[in-house]
Amino acid sequence: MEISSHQSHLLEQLDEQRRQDVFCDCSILVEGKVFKAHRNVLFASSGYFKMLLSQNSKETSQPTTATFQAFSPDTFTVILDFVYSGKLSLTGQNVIEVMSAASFLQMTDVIGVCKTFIKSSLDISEKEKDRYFSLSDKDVNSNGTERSSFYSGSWQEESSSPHSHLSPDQGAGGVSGKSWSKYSYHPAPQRSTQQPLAKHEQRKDSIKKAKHLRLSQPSEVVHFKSSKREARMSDSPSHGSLSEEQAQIDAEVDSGSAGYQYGQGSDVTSRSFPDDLPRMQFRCPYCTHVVKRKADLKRHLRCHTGERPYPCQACGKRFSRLDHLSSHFRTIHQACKLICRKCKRHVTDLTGQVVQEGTRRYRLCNECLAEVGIDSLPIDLEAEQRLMSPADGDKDSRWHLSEDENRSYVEIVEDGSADLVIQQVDDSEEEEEKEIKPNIR
DNA sequence: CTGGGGACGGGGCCC
DNA sequence: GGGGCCCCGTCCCCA
Repeated sequence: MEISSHQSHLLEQLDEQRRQDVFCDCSILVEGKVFKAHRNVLFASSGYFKMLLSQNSKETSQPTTATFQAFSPDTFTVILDFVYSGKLSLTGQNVIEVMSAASFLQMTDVIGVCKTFIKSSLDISEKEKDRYFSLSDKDVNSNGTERSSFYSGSWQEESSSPHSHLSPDQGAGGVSGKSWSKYSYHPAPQRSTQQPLAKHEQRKDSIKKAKHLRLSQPSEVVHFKSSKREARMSDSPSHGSLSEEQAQIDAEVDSGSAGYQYGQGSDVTSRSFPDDLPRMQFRCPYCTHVVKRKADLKRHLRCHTGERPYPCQACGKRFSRLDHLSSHFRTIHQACKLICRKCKRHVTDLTGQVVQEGTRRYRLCNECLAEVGIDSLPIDLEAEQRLMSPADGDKDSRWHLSEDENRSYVEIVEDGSADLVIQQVDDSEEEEEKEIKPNIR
């Protein structure tokens, strides 16, 4: 005999207890705001809390406190409401931050829903249906990847696992949450400054955050409409053009049915903008950006989703665009610039040499080379090139690694047809930090 | 404080 | 239509 409503009723009771602060044995501090919750529920819902509470399991008599600065209280409210209700209140404005928070908290199902939300918003045929999303009450345990999710809307759950840049970092067990993976999609305050790219990624996140604040507001926002609106207004960038865009968005939101429609974000538009814009344009669903080609929109959307499908085979850094990866590879790893890095003079193969320092390569003129000494020795690119690809002499310097170094690089030098191996990877594979010794010989 | 370097987004063009 | 390449502008870090 099974009573189907038992689970939902139980969850409702727990939610009621949470809201009345009954039996709450865990406090979560998010940017100064305190959330009360039950350890058992958090443990069952979040990989992060599971790890955290496991470590504190011996002190069950003491209430547990966790502090977050990685996301806003509003975002955590969405997360916590989902934990206690199975319903995830996503909007075009909060989806990125919710996804980021879910990534931090290792809530796989929430990440999946956010991804689907974003992808669906790009799908013209689904656009009018994505105003509100909720997981069924049957799927409270968002930490269990083996369980399928059910949506109240017309969505189909993706069977694929979340991409790694959205997947929870395995080391995010600390309360302070400082161990984010290098190329993960994560909020800025969680970055570790020990990582070489952390600072840059952080500022990119700040840029992203600013852009996210400009995400279009669905006309049927379910939660946090006023607060988000205020946040948008208060956090609006001081930059003039952004303010103008914001004003435009606000005007469009306020104009109701005739204004900006979230669901038609990526649609081809020929009428929505009153400006003298040409016909056949593609509008970004998350900002006011308009492009002429669908491919350009696809490219542009990566700056909203944080997707970086192009990893550098030499240093592991990931890029959102292939041409940026190519540029990075040429600049950093191929020493394509015929300029002495020290004295800035123009050098040729006769007047200078390519120097390898770790994974980086650059050129030094012979004079500066003599001053440098043995710390970085020149590379005979010509000999190297002849050695590695005798039939392909018209290429520039090759990426070269000794056999002692990481084997994954070997495939690069084995491929004589190209300097840079373009490998569009599934983000589910985690890149490991590779330390490469300077090429001293 | 300033200039250089690198990353990155946007746009245009070619294939 | 999409991918690749190039150029430009902007931002930020760092010396």
